[in-house]
Amino acid sequence: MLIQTATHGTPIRPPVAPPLGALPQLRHDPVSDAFQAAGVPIRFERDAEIYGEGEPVEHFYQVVSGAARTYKVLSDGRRQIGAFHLPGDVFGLEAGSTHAFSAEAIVGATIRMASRSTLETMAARDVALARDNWSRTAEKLQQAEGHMLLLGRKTAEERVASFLLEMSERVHNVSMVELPMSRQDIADYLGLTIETVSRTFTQLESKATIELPSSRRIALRNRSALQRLNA
Amino acid sequence: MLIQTATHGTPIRPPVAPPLGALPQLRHDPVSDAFQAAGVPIRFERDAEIYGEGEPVEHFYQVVSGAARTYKVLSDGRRQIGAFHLPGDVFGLEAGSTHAFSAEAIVGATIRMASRSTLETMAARDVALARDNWSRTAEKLQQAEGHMLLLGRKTAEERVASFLLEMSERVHNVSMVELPMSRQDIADYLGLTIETVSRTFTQLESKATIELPSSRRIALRNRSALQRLNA
DNA sequence: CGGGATATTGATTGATTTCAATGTGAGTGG
DNA sequence: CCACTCACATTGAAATCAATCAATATCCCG
Repeated sequence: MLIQTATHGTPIRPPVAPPLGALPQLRHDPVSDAFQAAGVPIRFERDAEIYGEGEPVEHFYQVVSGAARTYKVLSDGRRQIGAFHLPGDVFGLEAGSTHAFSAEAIVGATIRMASRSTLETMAARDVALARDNWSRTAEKLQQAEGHMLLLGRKTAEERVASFLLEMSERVHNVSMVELPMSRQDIADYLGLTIETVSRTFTQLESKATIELPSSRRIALRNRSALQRLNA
Repeated sequence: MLIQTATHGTPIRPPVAPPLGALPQLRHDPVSDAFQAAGVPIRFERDAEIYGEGEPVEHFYQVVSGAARTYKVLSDGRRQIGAFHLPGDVFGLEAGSTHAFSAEAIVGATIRMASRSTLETMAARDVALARDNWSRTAEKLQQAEGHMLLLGRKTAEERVASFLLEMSERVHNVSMVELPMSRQDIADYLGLTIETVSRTFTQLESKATIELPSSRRIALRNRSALQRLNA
C-alpha cells in the first residue's frame, strides 16, 4: 500500500534556500524539543508518500525543509487537501490508531520523524509535553474550522484571496510569495478546479491586487483588497 | 455581545425523550467522569447562545440532552456550521484562550458546563485525563477533516446522503431519524441553500432511498444507496 | 381557526465546471 | 546554443449544478 520512495536513514542538511518558508523557525516548545531529541530527519522526494490513509500511526512528523500536503480522496479520485505543511510545522499528530489522511511531499523535503510510542511515553511523564500535544492538535482543529468556512461559504475569489494571505502570513508576511505547490494542489486545497484558480489569479492581476512574475511567484500588491475579500 | 438566555443555576433532569439521541450514552472515560464531578448542568433555550466567537474560553461543555451547533459567520452573515453536538458530545474543548467558534442551542438543551481551569488543573495531575483531552480534540479534528472533503468535493446529493448517514450513525443506526435542526441549519452545515437541501430530500424520496413522514422525521429506506453516494 | 414561521416547488440566473485549445517554461539531447 | 518535448498553466466556449428569486404549501402554536 505504501509506495516507499523515501531515502531512509539519510539525515540530510536542509537546503540553503528552500522555496517557501526559507526560515525553518523551529519553535522552542516541548514538542519541538522532543523532535530535536527523538526525531530523525528523513529525505522525501517530490510526490513521495509519507504515510497513507488507514495506516497505523507509527510516527509524528515535523517539516525541516520543503513542504508536504495531507489529503483525502474519494473513490473516484476527487481529492481534498486538508492542509499544507511548511518548515517548522508538525503533522500526523493523531491520537487515534490509524491515519485519517494521506501525506506526501510536495517538493523534495526533509522531514523529522519521531516515533509515536517514544513521544507518547515522554508525554506520559512530561505534563508540559502532553499539554503541548493537545494544544497543537487544537490549533490544527481551529485551522480546519476556518477552512470549513472557506470551503462551505466562500466564492472562488474569496478562497484565492484567503489562500494568498495565508501563505504570505506563513512566511512572515513578505509580499513576494514563492509557492511550492502546483495549481492542482491549490485547486484541491480550495475546493476549486485549476482553471478557476488560474482565472482568479488573472482576474486579481488585472485589478492590480497581485502580480504574477511567474506561475509560482506571486507578489501581493494590494493587501487590503485581499483582506476585504477575506470577509 | 453574549445574549444570555440561559437559565443559570438550574440543574434540570434530562427530559424523558429528547428528539435526536434519545439515549445520552455518556461515555465512561476520564473526561466524562470529570464532567460528572466538576460539571454543572445548565438549561439553554432554543437558539440561546452558549458562547460567542472571540470570547475567552472559560468552560468546557457536554450535551446532556437536546442539541447544539457550533458555527462561524462571515461579515455579511454567511454562516458555516462546523458541527452538531448531540447528547454525550463534548464541545468547546479548546486549548487556546479564545473561542474560534460560536455555540448555540438548537433546541431546548441541558448542557453540563465544567470550568476550564478546574479541568486543566485536574489534567495537569491526571495523565489519563490529559491524554483524553488530546484524544477528544484529535477526534474532532478527524471529523473536521472528513467534513472538509464533503464541503470541498462532494455534490449536493452526496452531501445530503453523508449527512443522513452521519445522523443515523450517531443515534445507533436506527433507520428512522428524528432531526433536531431546521433546513437552514442543515444547509449551513452542508454548504448548500435550504432550497437545494429540500429538493435533494425530495429527489431521494422519489428514488425511494428515504421517506419523509414529516420534515423533521426521515426514514432511511435504502441505506446502501446512501452509502454509495458517500463515495 | 387563523397566522407566522418553516418547508417545498417552480422558473430563471449565474458562478464554476467541463471540454477544448493554446501558451509557456524547464530540461534534454542534437 | 537552440530546437524539441513534456508537463503545467492559461484562456476560451459551452454546459451544468446549485443559487437566487418567487410563489405556494404545510406545520405548529396560540
